[in-house]
Amino acid sequence: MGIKERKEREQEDLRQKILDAASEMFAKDGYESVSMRKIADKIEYSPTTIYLYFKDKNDLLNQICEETFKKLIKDWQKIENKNDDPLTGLSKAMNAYVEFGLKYPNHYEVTFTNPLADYLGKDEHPFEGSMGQKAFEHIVSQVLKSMEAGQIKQGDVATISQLIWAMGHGIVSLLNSQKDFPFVDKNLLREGSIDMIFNGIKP
Amino acid sequence: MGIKERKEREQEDLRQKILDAASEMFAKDGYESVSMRKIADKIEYSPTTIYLYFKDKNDLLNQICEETFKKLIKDWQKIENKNDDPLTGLSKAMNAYVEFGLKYPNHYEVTFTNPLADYLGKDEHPFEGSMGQKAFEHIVSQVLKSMEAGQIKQGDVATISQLIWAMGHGIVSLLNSQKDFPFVDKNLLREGSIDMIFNGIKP
DNA sequence: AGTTTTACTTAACAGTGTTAAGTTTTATTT
DNA sequence: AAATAAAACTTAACACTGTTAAGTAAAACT
Repeated sequence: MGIKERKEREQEDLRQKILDAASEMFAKDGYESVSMRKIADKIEYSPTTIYLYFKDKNDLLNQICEETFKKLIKDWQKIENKNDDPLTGLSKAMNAYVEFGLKYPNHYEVTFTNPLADYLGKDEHPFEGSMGQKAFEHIVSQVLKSMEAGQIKQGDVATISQLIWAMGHGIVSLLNSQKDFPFVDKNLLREGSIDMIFNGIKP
Repeated sequence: MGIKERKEREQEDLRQKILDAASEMFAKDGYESVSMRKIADKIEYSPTTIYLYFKDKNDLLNQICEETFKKLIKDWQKIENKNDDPLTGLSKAMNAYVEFGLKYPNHYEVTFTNPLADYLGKDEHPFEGSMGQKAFEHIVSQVLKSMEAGQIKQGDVATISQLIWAMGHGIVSLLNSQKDFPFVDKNLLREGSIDMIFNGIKP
């Protein structure tokens, strides 16, 4: 019974082909500028075929984001495996986060600065169980370890983690969206933000 | 020759009528969800009339944002007139910024987290001369004063100002866009962010 | 009263996401 | 091998979008 297996393989191939095409186009031109018809053109299928593999355009985007965030988590796991002290690990993770956000600006944008209207009136909770959640939990565990090691001052782990996230997100979001603002050097901001955070929470 | 004056007044009235209707609708439902036809319906004119007063939908939005940001600047001027010491003034300004961003989430979003694709390939510099720029310059001057007063450590004023902005923006942007994330109390985050910044830059 | 200017509208274009219905291809059964 | 059933994919259409060119009605000026 190899036919079923082959069919599943072919389906998965096409699914991935759609994801790859869409991912490339979203990253290049942004979510709004890429239409389902353009994606269909690229993969040489009719537009409706995409709907056999993805619920709608937003679902397609979400699945791309999940894939993209797996990369961030992978980066972070590499860092964790180096077994630095907790605070160094946290610092490196923050660095990687900002670099990640600047490397995939469109994916970052659609995941972390979703148009508000998308969720108005819906009672879904797309964050729960998502890669984004998994990523955030990584920060939480690093903060907890740093606190237990006495490297940062005692306090509410959730609050501190969220503040760290906000700082990183602020840098990424501003640099990515305010293209015409005369920012100082990116690296200066990235390093400065980490300095500011860690000066702010040292014991 | 009062006819010309009356006509100008009528034009300005209609312009404001459009701005008011659009502003209300954008704030309520978000930019993407509000179409030119819906705005036209509301003011009981044909859709094309709007184009006699505004270049396009984005221009309409930008002018609304300018109006909205005037309110922030007003808030900040009130604070400045209280003549606190510079650091207290800066702290209050940050507070007002975050509160402002949470009060006008849709206006904030479209101004500060503009879709990237909008600016790809354009060589406009909409920030220059905008209310947003004026607002940022307020922060810069407060940072400078605080530094001169020895209330924060010496350093690059632009960098520090941008980091402060990034922190504030991070809080606002996350709270506004990640509706499903279990944030700690808003006020805790707002106050925590200010604490973190000022601990991070004290002398 | 006739002409020009201003203010506004109608109709249309080219595009969007999405769905229902139809067709072609593939696999299973007789 | 031919008929049937199922899967994969496409065509055509709906209801919308921002925007523009062309046309009309109202107001102002001569």
